[in-house]
Amino acid sequence: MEIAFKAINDATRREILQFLIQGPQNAGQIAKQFDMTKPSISHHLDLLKQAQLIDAVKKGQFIHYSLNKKGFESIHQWFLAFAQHFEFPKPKIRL
Amino acid sequence: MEIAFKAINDATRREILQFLIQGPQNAGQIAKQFDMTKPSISHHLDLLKQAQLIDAVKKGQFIHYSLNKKGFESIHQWFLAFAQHFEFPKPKIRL
DNA sequence: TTAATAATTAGATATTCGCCTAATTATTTA
DNA sequence: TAAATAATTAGGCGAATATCTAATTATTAA
Repeated sequence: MEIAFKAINDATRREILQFLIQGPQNAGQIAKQFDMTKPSISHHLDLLKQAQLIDAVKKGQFIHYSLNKKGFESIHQWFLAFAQHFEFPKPKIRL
Repeated sequence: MEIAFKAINDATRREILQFLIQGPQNAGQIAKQFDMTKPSISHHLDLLKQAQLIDAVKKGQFIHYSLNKKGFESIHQWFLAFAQHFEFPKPKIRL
């Protein structure tokens, strides 16, 4: 969990996560989105992977990155205690 | 929002937030919980306040700190995009 | 099998972060 | 008013972070 908080404490990494909402992308496609070198992006991807916020699957010479539910769940878990404390409003009817 | 992510990326600050679930506490009471000097705790409280995760109200020579919904909401907001992507399961009936 | 492509790993550097001690400000009590 | 208490602000230092260039690994194509 520790590392998930660290992972999302960086604007570039948060933007990578946002970008991956569109669907899986390889490292090159991700790097193209940013004004930053590929090694730097590679480092960010590694950290996001450690935090289980993304998955990596090698397909030939490409590596496809996609969002991983696990990391998000671990952070969500932390929030629950506070959500309860504040009793965040919930809709009365499920949409 | 930027600063809220920074604020929760530190074990001590997260523990301070947890501690405040019990209710408002002054700086001295908070500092007593940790094996750390008061100035260090004061610094952490300042950052949490900047992130609107806590509120500070001065009462005489004491300052009472309490949780502030705003900071949590701003982080929660960020999560919604991903929650939608994963379609986190919701109960069909409101409890 | 050589060259090109995709991506990572390694190493260096400037900046940010978290902690400490010392000093300061503000409030209360003797 | 002087002393004590609560808390912050200031300044310094070592560790961690983000970025870059250069080098390496792995895969595909000529």
